[in-house]
Amino acid sequence: MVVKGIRQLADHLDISIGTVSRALNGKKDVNEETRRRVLEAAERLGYVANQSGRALRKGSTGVIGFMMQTGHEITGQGDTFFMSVFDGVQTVFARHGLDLVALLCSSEEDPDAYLERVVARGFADGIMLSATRRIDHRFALLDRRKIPFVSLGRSLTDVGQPFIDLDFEGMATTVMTRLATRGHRRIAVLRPHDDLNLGHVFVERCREVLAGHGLVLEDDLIFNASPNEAGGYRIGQELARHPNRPSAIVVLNDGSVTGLFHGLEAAGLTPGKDIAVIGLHSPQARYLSPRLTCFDLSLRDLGISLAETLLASMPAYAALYPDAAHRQLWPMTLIDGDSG
Amino acid sequence: MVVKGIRQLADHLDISIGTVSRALNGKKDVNEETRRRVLEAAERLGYVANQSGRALRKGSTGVIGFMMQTGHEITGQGDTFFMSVFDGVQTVFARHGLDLVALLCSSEEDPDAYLERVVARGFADGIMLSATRRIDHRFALLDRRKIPFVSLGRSLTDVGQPFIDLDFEGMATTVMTRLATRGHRRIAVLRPHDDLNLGHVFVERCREVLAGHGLVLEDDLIFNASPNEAGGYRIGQELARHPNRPSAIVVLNDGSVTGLFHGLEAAGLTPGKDIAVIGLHSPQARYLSPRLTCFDLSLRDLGISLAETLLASMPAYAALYPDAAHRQLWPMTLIDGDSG
DNA sequence: CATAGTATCGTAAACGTTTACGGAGATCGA
DNA sequence: TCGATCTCCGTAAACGTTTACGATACTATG
Repeated sequence: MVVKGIRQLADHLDISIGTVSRALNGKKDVNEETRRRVLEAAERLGYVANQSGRALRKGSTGVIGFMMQTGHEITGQGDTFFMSVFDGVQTVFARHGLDLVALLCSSEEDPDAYLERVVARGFADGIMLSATRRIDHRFALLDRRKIPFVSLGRSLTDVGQPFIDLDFEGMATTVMTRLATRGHRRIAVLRPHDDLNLGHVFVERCREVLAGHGLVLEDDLIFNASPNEAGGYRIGQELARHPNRPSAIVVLNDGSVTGLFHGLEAAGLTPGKDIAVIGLHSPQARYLSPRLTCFDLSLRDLGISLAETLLASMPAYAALYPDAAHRQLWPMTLIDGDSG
Repeated sequence: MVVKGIRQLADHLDISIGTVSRALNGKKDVNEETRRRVLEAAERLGYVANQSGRALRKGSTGVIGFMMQTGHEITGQGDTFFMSVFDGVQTVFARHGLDLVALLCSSEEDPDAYLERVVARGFADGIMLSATRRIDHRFALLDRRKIPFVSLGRSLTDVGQPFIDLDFEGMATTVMTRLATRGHRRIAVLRPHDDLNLGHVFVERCREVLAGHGLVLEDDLIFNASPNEAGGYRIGQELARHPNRPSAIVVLNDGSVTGLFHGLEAAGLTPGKDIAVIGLHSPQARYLSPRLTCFDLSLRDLGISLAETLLASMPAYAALYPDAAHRQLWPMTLIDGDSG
């Protein structure tokens, strides 16, 4: 038998619904013996408080939404990227009974409209944004609705909300210094779609660092490609027949580096020998041959920080995370490989 | 300015909340002029009906949950797998105003308990299950709760619910016949974790088909591995030093085939030459060298079918999908490559 | 014994919707 | 002109919780 509402459960126990509710929610004004009875009966009869009723009354849902877009041509990052982040996020949320769900925006729907719709409905108590664009209306939208949110990535259309972003500045400094001091003079960058913010931050810093070595980042060596296998492959081919081929390339997207390897190889070039390749860490990275020189991201820890940062901006939890970083650049450490 | 509830919106327009609600929901008992006014005001003031209130009253949420587990060691499939399926699912759901969300079960929580918790709460009107296990209590659980659901994959603990599963029987027939007639006599299979159902179905049929050719599928040539890069790599190494190495291997998981290639290569074996490799299609498949011989899955179409199948089992939508397949094996077509 | 305090519980309001019901005008047909 | 029908709208109940408030019984204290 399975019980429908708190009313049925209360009738079954011959006590009032108020007491049942208090017993289930761990409130103090309830005899320990009756609490035991209530909990036992709830367990036995499979009662779980209805989400809508509870949310309506409490004004909060206990759900945090992580927005992502379906249609892999757009997102492209390996599932391991997000899955690792989620894993970290959830270890924090579990402590507070919060549930993480992925809000899947169809590739056929406008992301801004989607977010407005789902957020205005009061679906989630907080939002996590990713794939932040250079000009991204979602920030203002969430700000207007006064929904706590954190973004995984920066944007020019910032509204002062908390964020965590990979430290592309630090990465640019490290990688460009390394390549320049190793004698590379023509260095390429492969970055995802131009609307995304991350590529711009990176390239800008690269220019500064290279300038310090008397080098420039040439415009025709900045490649954009879909952040997936196909995109990487295409650039590999393109590099092979490039009029003045670079001696190194830095790849910002983990999803396209294997494609790049294969594209290069198909064109007769050997990564790490004919052209140095440096990328971001992914599960594939250390199984490529040659082993990819890449930046470790510690994604699970990033997820933990992301969750703490969000909670710190939610009134109900802020006190528990007094020293969570508000806006943070996530450091990446270089792992030596054989590719550059 | 942003408006909070239907009450505020109604006051603002000097009409009753009943009329406002009817206007917004497209009911007939409302003057076209006032409907226009209501819609305009709602748009301008950013009003969207509260999810909890609406769900509480209507008894349905308009949300369909797709359950998946975080922690990539377990799932492993490329995000492209699910993202493609989602894309198809959403094109169907969009027609009915249904939203698809991914229910993310932490690797630290028991999947059964998680599902019970979130489903009993009435969070979603319907559920999609994936990564179905041989013995999977989620089926009985959803059945007990009378929640419409469909599974992407079969299970021994079936409860007669609709499902779509890849046609591993058909695949086994095709691939084993092909390999046997090409002279392979020692054929290996790489399948994911033993708890999952799919590997068993496949292997069983393989045995039957091979028997027809006077061959056997030897036990020490059935490999289990995590469905990811690392798992594939490990098996590649293992194959290389196997006492009686097979001349072909069929890989059931798209996430581990690149790892397998690299593992083989690192051990000095060339896929497609020293050992034939046949797998499932993935974005990487056609960029590998040699190009992978693989089975196309048409995942977006699968998603469409999956959605239609679920809707056909929901009373509110069943009439719209009179001839949706109830339990379906999804055909896969072989794409010739250079790997086997 | 009287009173204050405490432990435990029931009652009812409130959260924001949707919708069944009925009522007020307007229109129409005879 | 008068009922009948139709159009449009307001009222109020209901969905399942949580929680403020008050009531009751019991304990402690003098």
